[in-house]
Amino acid sequence: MSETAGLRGSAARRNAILEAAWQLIAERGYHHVRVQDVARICGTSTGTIHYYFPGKDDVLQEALRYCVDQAFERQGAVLRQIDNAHKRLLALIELQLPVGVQVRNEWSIWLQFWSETVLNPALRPIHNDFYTRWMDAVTSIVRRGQRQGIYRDVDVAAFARLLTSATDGAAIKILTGAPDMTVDTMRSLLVSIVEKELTMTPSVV
Amino acid sequence: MSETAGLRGSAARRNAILEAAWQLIAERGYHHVRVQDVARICGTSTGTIHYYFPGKDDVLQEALRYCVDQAFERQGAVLRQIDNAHKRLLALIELQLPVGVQVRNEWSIWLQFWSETVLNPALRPIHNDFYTRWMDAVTSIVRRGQRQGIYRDVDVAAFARLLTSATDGAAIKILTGAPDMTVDTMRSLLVSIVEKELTMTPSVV
DNA sequence: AGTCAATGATCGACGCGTCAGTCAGCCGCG
DNA sequence: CGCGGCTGACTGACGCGTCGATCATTGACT
Repeated sequence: MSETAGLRGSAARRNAILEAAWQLIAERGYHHVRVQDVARICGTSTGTIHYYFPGKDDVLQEALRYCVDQAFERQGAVLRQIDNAHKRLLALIELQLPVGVQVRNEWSIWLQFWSETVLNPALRPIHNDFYTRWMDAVTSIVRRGQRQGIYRDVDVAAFARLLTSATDGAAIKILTGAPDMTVDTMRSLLVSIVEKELTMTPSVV
Repeated sequence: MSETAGLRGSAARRNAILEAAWQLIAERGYHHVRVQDVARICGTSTGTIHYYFPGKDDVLQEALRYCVDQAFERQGAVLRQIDNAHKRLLALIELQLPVGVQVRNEWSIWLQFWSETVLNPALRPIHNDFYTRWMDAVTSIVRRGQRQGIYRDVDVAAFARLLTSATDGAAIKILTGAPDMTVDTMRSLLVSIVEKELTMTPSVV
């Protein structure tokens, strides 16, 4: 018996397909990915792709999930080891800066997922699932900071909305190559939001 | 002689094509728009579309420009009539809230344009052109407010980065149907940024 | 151990729908 | 008649999904 029910073939090959798929989506864009391309990268055939997934859209949708789950898990593993809430929040910000191919590709996926979700409301539940996980991560860190007595007693949800909105907005500017936004600028933008809103002594300049 | 050189056919029909094209892009997404669809809405044929534009991509790219130019012009017309810088900035925020089909569709275009720009660096100049116009609009209003003595002497560029990032981020949440962001929430988020950063007396709660 | 199905996994060529772009000709007006 | 504007049937490419064939592995039975 296979451990997970209803999945044909080997889990290793299945993951290889998803891995190849999301990388391709990130680099070329959802609509420019060919089943043939995924197959070529995996060193397999188009027939095999369809053996594991009913259709192209299924491959790509599962690839999205795969990518997001991976990213969350990676972040979680790092953040759990940091006890101080403020340091943990700064670490979260750091992990989300689009530096390196991996994180940039993940942001590329996000941008595309937004567009697709706007046009196809059927994707909203999936999107909201991911999004809620992110919001929860932020709010739980802030509450921890409040319990630790290092953060002010602000409206946690409102703060999370601000921080996540600014994060998305800043990431867009970097990814699209806006001239006035760099990774350093993004970091200081987000850190200063944290300081202004949460820190006990509003940074005296 | 036609007023603008090198353009075949009537300007009216040309605009009708662009108008139909950008609406379709906003509603269905760039990659789901068929030349046939644009033609049908204009009450014309696919041949005519290709009579006015060399290829599909040219139609869609020009449609994007058309949409953005229109939006800027509409905003400018309203904003120029408001003398007080603070009221003008609030009006700009109001005009950018995704209420109504028109503005929602314009945001839909933006989201798609971001994705496409990330994947295809050739679009960056066009994107940056639009983006710079928006940044300039914000910075000039803030400087006006500083001259009028109603805004503090903050780093104008940094403020513009913050406000525009938050605007983009909030709009994404609304368009994608995130549960915790409504038009009202977005307005208060942006207005409170303006108050906290620019207003002389940091709102005493 | 050796034989032999049976089942699972993989391959790759082909069918068929879709769609951008073309082209030969039509229409109406000056 | 001549020309600018327009038509829409047609073509050719492209890419998804299918399907019969092939290879590998397993496990039952002798």
